[in-house]
Amino acid sequence: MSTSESPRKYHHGDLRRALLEAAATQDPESISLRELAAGLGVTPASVYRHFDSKQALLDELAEQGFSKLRVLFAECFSLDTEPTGPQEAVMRLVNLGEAYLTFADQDPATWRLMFGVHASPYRQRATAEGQSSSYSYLPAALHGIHRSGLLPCAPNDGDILFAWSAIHGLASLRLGGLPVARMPAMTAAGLVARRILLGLNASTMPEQWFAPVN
Amino acid sequence: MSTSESPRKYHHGDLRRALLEAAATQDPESISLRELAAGLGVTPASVYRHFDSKQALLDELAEQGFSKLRVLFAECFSLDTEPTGPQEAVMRLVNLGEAYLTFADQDPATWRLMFGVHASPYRQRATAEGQSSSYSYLPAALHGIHRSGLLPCAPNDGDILFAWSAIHGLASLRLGGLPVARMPAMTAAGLVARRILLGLNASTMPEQWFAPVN
DNA sequence: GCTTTAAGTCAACACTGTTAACATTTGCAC
DNA sequence: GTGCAAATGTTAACAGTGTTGACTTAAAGC
Repeated sequence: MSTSESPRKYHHGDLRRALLEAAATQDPESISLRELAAGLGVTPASVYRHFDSKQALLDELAEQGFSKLRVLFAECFSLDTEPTGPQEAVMRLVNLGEAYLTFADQDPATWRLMFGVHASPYRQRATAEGQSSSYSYLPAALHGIHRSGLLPCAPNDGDILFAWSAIHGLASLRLGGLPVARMPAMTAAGLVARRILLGLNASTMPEQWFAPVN
Repeated sequence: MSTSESPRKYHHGDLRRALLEAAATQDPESISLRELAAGLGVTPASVYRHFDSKQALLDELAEQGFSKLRVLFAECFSLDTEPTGPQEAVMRLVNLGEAYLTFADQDPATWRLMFGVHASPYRQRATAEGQSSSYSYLPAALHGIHRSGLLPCAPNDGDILFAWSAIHGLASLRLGGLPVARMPAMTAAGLVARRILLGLNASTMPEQWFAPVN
């Protein structure tokens, strides 16, 4: 059904991708390999022709999550271009936060795989692809805001850690089901972005820079 | 060995507590009930005389975590007393953050039970004991800072959510093993507390209020 | 066409959480 | 003390899990 209606053959054709897709639609941590295989009309052991273990499958799913997040970040702004002005510089940060929150909202299972308990990729994966790339957008946004004249000092490691903590923590609290945290992602992102910048000693910025566009 | 050296009897005596203690020393999510029971020289099925399920045991462990956290918070300051001045009001927030981070550092397994994936208590537990009590320290600290004159406005829900997000996110990132986040808890707490207050439009505050005492 | 290799099956192993039926100990009423 | 009921343990089993080794089938390369 996924690719074609070929009458079940001995070789599935693209089982690896099919496994990843099927796992992504369910809560990947609570699903069993056997269910997964059965759902695809295939034997449990066949999974091990494509993945060393269940954890390896989950790791790859998490890695796909980092890729998707990087794409979402790339849609916010380009790392190569300079912000057109202070407002756009701020908007970059807000959009980044919104993308982060939206991703967590829409795909909480993957988000947990990425940052959750058994998140081996997150812990120390050297994969420049998965991590360091998506990790470079937040510093870039903050430096852009500094260069646009709103921040008195160039953001240091502590500043960036603080900003990331605030956004990451908000996403965590939302996923935990904290009622007060469940406002629209855009509103929440603006709220937290504004306070982050104030926390970095930003000069005065109009309120409406952080409000959702109506 | 834990209580006395009585020659193994049919009734363990205090199996419930023993189970909780034994589970707390290991990583509770990855341990098995059978191992747990075997370690106590007892049968797997006996666990079900004291807990409805494995999840129920973990829930109780998480609940104990909330209790412990509340105690740590209570050691920071009393909810009934007014801060002696702006500096002590700020110190309350810093100490709260440090307690939060230290707890997560020292007992990451319990922290994950409390705020992690399967954290049913965290999601919507009405237990005033476990949650709402420990949840009331952060708002109290912020209101105290406002009343001491440092904050122009009384903190609203968004402000409190922001503050909690920043601290909670920092703890999460540390547990995830993010290298830059692994400074001493006190230092990290001061760093984030200072930026939180600036984010809430606090007036100027001396740097040394947020620095670890040497 | 033959051989090598990739990709699936089958049957089993060692686990897991959980349950029902049974056994033992404790505590309480009389 | 005796007897009964409740609490707390055991035994044996069930259904389900991830994983592995030996075998089988299909595809690919020369």
